[in-house]
Amino acid sequence: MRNYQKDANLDNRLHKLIKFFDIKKRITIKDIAKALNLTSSTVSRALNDNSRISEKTKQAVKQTAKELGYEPNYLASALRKGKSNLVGLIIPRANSYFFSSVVKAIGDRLSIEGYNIIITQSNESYEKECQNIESLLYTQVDGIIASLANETVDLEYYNKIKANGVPLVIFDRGEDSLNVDYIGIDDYLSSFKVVEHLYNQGCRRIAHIGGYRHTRIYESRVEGYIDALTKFNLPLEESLISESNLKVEDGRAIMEELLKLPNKPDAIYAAGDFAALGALQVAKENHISIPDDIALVGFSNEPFTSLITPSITSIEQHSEMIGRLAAETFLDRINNPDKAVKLNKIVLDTELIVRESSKKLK
Amino acid sequence: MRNYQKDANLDNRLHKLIKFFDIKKRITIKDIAKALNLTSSTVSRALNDNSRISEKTKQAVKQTAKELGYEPNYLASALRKGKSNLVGLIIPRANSYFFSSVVKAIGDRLSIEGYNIIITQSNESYEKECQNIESLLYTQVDGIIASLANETVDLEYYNKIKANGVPLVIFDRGEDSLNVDYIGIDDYLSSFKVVEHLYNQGCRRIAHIGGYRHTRIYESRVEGYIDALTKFNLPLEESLISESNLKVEDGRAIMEELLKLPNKPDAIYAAGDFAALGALQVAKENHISIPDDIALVGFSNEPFTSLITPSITSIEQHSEMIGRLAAETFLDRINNPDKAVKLNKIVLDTELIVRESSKKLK
DNA sequence: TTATATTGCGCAATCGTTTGCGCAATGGTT
DNA sequence: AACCATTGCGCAAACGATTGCGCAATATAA
Repeated sequence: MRNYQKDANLDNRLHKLIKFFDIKKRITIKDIAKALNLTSSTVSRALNDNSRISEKTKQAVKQTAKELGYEPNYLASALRKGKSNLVGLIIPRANSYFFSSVVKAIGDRLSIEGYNIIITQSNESYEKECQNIESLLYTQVDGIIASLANETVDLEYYNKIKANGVPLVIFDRGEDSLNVDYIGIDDYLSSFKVVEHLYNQGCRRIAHIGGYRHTRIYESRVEGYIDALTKFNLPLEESLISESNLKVEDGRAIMEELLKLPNKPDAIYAAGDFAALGALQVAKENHISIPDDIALVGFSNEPFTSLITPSITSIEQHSEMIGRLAAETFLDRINNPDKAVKLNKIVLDTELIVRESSKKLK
Repeated sequence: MRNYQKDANLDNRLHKLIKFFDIKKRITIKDIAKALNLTSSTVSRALNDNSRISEKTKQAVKQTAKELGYEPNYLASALRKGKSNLVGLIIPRANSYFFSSVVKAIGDRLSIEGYNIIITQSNESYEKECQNIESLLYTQVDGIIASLANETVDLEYYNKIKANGVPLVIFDRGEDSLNVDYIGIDDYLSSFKVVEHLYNQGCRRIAHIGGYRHTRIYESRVEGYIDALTKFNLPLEESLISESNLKVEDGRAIMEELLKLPNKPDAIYAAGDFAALGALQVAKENHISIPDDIALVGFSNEPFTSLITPSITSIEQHSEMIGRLAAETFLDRINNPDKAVKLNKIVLDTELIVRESSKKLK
């Protein structure tokens, strides 16, 4: 009796305190259970539409859940079920058109299935990328979708993901050596198409402003370029090929070198639009007409390529589709964990968008 | 004895099974505890550098943690501590320059403090925005940073966030009515500066291609425009003001209307760069010289504004700083939950970037 | 009518960490 | 020597939801 009195007193004071500080008590399934004289098991099953619960009880549970303002705690659920409904995303940076388009597509697709995405940026740093992987694994993500940093060569950390049984999907930048699902484009063929187009426009000395060849996609682009030159019997010269970060400044610097050549190129194919832009700027400054003196083609179909004058011919990578397919590849893995044998290697066709910068023939 | 025998047997078979399927057993603090003949309490404290644990024990714990390949489970920790180290982000869409820049900045800033960010997109839909809020709250995020969808007028859902005691920071698009921390720019003053600049360039009939005025930022821009006109004794005419979504097509359509006017404007100030671009396109098509016939100014300083010809004068919003400040405002709230009284309303200065499209005077 | 399914729900363990409290051993103070 | 403070660690209960198992009560079949 004494004890009861004390408890009631305590309860009373607690309530006053709660009211005073306007603390909103979290409503849990236990509260719903108490209100209906049930157990939390039943409430949980009712909310999850378990077949062993009567329709009547389900209604009652859902009703009072609403009345009490119940809000589920996904963390608790995730801990128990071993499934967080979170997908980790690792990208070099968020503020580029390509990556942000992919992010948008992945987000849109996965939100339909009830997943949220955690976005992390490597800023092209290998170290940061490793930190991101750890952080995502510790957060118990159900999968990771990643595009590798430029720096990343060692892939031990990515094996860690697989070792944890977490599905991994790589897009765009990725190594074949890594035995995982991959979504990308046919860089080799795209390059080939570019050169073919330039050849058809009458160009015979085609320079290539390339990315660093230790990255597979840029290596493939160089190979496509070289093979196409060979096919069309065009000169393949050291001085016409370069490697860089493909920024605007890089394009500018390389273009300046090219213009110093005794035997100037009549076309420039840059493996990135920003480098192409740099080249265009230098051409303009030197009163060299694009495309009449030199034709120009970029890569990625950045929005600005269609807006500037002259508009720049480029390669459309279908970034939104890459994102959607990456998301769906992950979903496929999650929904069929058994058929873990066959890898998905999706290589998308690209589209050559011909614009003013390479239209020599009207 | 019998029992023990049975258990050992079971254990044995389980181990074989594990080995067979190559299942990696999750290492928990319990395993570390068992290995060192400690309890999980001690292990937990040791890993968290609790002062009540001897240095010797800490070393031992950390050592075997590494040896066993221990990986913490943030979900469990979050559940117990009531802190997830996750921050929710709600933006209209990820693939715009402004928002992706903000995302990048927020991500970079918060990752330093050990937070991960969950990104959700409203796609300008009020309904989706509400779903996002719910989803984020259920995921137990420690805070939410949001920019409202165009559609969003009713803010009841945002009050739900505050009711849950979750810090909320709004940036860019937000209502004053909502009593929360806010980071944005001075839209009124920016508009004023634009008109002032155009006036100084000799323009006397200035049209405004505006956004929908039910969104505060666009309303403020209109007000700044009007007040500046008044100050400089310029004509304020219905026909010179419009409302739209500020897309390229909108800019085009409105420009065509403006060109039909008997008394054409000599300057156009668009509240968005894409609308400005549309106007520019139409002007070019009609052989109207920008800036000689009509001066043009946009808003947002999208990357393309500096790349096209003529380059477009615009307003730089410092998106990266907005992101950083939004992140820091959140951190401030989290670290000082007590001083919940004073709201942060940060209004950043913008910068008028004068380019070719509005340079009448050399 | 008896045997067997099915339905409806509760018990209690569990996911992996954290943390208030308690207890013993040691150290330091008068 | 008696007393208190500190140090080092364990006990056990949380956090909130899920789930295998078990036990009645009812429904169905034989």
